[in-house]
Formats: sequence, C-alpha cells, structure tokens
Amino acid sequence: MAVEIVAPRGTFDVMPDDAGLWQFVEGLVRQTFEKCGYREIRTPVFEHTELFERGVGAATDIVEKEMYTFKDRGGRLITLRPEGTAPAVRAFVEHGLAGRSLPAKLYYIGPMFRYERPQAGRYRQFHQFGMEVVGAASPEADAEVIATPLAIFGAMGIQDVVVNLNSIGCPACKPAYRQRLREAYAPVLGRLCESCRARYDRNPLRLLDCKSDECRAALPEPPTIFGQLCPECGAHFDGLRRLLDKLGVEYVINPRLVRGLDYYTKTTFEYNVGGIGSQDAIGGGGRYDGLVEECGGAPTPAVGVACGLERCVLAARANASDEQYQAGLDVFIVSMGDAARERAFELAHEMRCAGLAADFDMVGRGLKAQMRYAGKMRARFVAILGDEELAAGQATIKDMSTGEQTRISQGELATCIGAGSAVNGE
RNA sequence: GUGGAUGUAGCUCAGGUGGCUAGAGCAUCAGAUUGUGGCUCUGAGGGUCGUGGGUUCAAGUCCCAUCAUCCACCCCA
Repeated sequence: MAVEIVAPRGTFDVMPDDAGLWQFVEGLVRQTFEKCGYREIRTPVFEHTELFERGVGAATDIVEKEMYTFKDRGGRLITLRPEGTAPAVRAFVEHGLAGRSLPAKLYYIGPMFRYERPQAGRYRQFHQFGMEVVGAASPEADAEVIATPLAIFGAMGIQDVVVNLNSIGCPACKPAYRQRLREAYAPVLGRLCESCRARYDRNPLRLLDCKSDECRAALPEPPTIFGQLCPECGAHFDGLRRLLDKLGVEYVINPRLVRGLDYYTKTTFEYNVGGIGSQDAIGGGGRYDGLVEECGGAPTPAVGVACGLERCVLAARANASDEQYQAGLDVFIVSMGDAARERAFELAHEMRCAGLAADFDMVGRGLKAQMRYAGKMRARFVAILGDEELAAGQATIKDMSTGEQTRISQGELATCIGAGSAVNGE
C-alpha cells in the first residue's frame, strides 16, 4: 500500500544537468529588463482569492476552473497565484507607488499555478517572467513591452517568433463592438459550440478566438473592431504600429486575438513559435487601463506582458544543447593518501576564497578515478598532491585541455589558475 | 473536464501466438595502468517488469481497475 512518492502531477524537477540553461535564461531576463529601466518586484505566491476573481475576471477560464484555492487555518480564502499582473498591481496600489515617479516599471520572474491537464509545455506549476509599465498611456509603453521580450527570445536563440497583435478597444468603444458581435452571431447561435453559446451572453469577444470548425463555419468573417475603435483607441493603435515599424518588429494583425483575461483594453498581443507542440504561445500580454482602479487605486493606465519560462526553454532547446550552459570547475585537487587529502581539503578552501571554483576528492577514490572524476566535472586544471609534492610544499598542476603539467609551489596555485582562466577567455 | 497512445535497470529500449535463474546499449563503480582523465578491453552492482486485482498448472506477455507520462480537444504561459 506504500505509494511511491513522486513529484505531483504537472510538476517537475529541474535537475543539475538542466539547471545551467535555466540559470542562463533567468540571468538574461533580469539583465535585459534592468537594462531597460525595469526593477524587480517580488510578491507572495499566494494571495486572497478575491484579487484574482476581481482582477483576472470571474468569467475567465482561469478563475472558473484553474485556480488552486483553499482555506487556510484562519478561514481566509487563499489562491496560489495563476498569473503575475494582478499581484503586481495590488502591490503597486498597496504601497502607494502611484505617489512616486510614474511610470513604475516593474518586472518579475517566478512560479505560477494553474490546475489544468498537463501536456507538453503545460504544467500545474510553471514559471513566468513578465514586465509591467504602470502609469503610462502612450503607445511607446506598449511598444517597449512588446519589443523587450523579443530581445530575450533572440538572445536565447529562439527563432521565428510570430507576434500577433490586436486591439480590443476601451470602455468607450468596446460595448458597441460587443453589441455588434452579438447581432452578427445571433442568427447562427444554434450552430455554435456549447461553450460559445455561453460566451455569447457572458463575453462575446471570446467568440472570436474559438477554434472549433463549426463556430468558424457558422460565421467565417465576423465583424472586426477596426472600423469601430474610438478616435483615441484608433490613434493609439496606429501609433503603436508606427513605433513597432521603427524598431523593425514584424507583427501580424490578428483581429481574433482576444486572450482569456478580462482586464485587457486596447492592445493585446501574443508570441507564437513552432516546434514545441500545440502549446505554441510563449508569451502574451496587453494593456489594462482599468485594472489599477479595479484594485482600489486611482485610474491609471498600464501595459504588461508575461512569458512562459518552460516554453521558452523548450523553444531554445530546439536550437542549442544543454551542455553549453553547464559550468565547470576551475580546478580539481587530486590527492593520494590521508595526509594529502587533508591538505587538498585546505587548498580547496583557499582556492574558493580566491574566487575560483574548486573541488577535491572526499570519498577516497584512487588517483585514476579522481582524474576521471575531474574530467567529468569539466575541471580546467587538476592539481595533484602526492607524497613528493606534499613534502616539498608543491603541487603538480595539469592543464586538462592540453595535458601539459608542471610542478609549482602550493602558494602559486591560485594565481597560476587565475591566469590560466584569463587566457581561456571566460 | 473529454478522447487516444504508452508504462520492463538511473536513461533509451529489446523481450512473435503466456512456459525454466528477465536482456542490450549508455550511465555508475572497479580492474587492465599500485603517480595521471577523455579512447579501448574486462568485470561488477543495479529490476517486487507503474500499482492493485482477475483468468491460468503457469502472466513482463491476456482481462479489469487505478496511477503516471505523452499526444489531441479545451485553454493558455
């Protein structure tokens, strides 16, 4: 009856061989965001359920069926965060960032939770990195938010990212379009799929992104919003397009791109790539001019984007091996005999204090096995301590790539290896 | 939540129509070389055949259930 304990469904371990790639990506994300003037915000992994119900939208799939929600011991209704924008906005309001210089340019990177059926590129605990510009209404903000992740994708070696772009209007023009959609779909309501019939009442925009053949056939060309955007939204969209053109960012205007979160206004966009299965969206976002107010702040325009780390890693793996991201040791200290092993222990400590990646044998392997181990640990140098070296206060140092070796005094080890690493680039 | 496929060693997989102690490659460890890695050779360790039931003289093999993984739907990151 003893059930084998494994990682829960939809979760996974990043093992040491894979961690190098993850660290590389995380470093790249932070570096890129900070270069653009964004600063990190870290919010709790759980929040009051109400934040997501109000922020993300009660009628969304996320809130209706994908949240990890539970009562804590104090009777509070708690939800593991399914996305990062609502928490960031909550923190923005709670800490009065509106009273400081705007826009607030924030980024985050961390785990999110959604109770869904796992699949390639889809997990119950997954990771997102994202950025939010809070307090800027200009199309420049939208353009920066769209372009920055593209730089990250590029640096990761992800190729052929397609940017889908749309505008879904604002409270001034969206209602009229919504009405128009209802009118257009009304005659074919009976031919729509079950979920679309529900969408017709609750959120007619979602009718647009249903992929089922019956729904597509029922109304092959639904009216687009572009003829109906209010002057402000129209100008914003044109401005954004002009800016993207200036940056050389290619995009596809996709009038069916609606996205599943309720808070979006005006701009919505999504990044898609091939080759990673049917979950081909590696990121997406949009403008959410009403969310700050919804979370209790003053009306404040904002735009943001979130990208899936797992899917990025999947896409990057298509073009790169993991090995190139695995760090190696600067030096492995081989010892023969107990006295030498103790000295190796001391020396490893000294090397580490000198800023080198150093390790030594702590299980009493033979010389040959230690050499093999050093090779596997990708050590650039091996320092050998035998009886002779020990007596003379020296070490035999071997360059593992060339096989050359010389005797030097133990005091010179760190500088010798440090110089060697300077020569090798790094 | 729905449908399909799969589940044998750490990894990748062999094991026609049920039949003796369940195999290979890679990986691990050791030896060949008692002071030297990558190549080669030799050997060793490692499996309650996902789990639980059933059919049978006999189940890795057939049946049912369950769990997990993968794929598609859905949705999105």
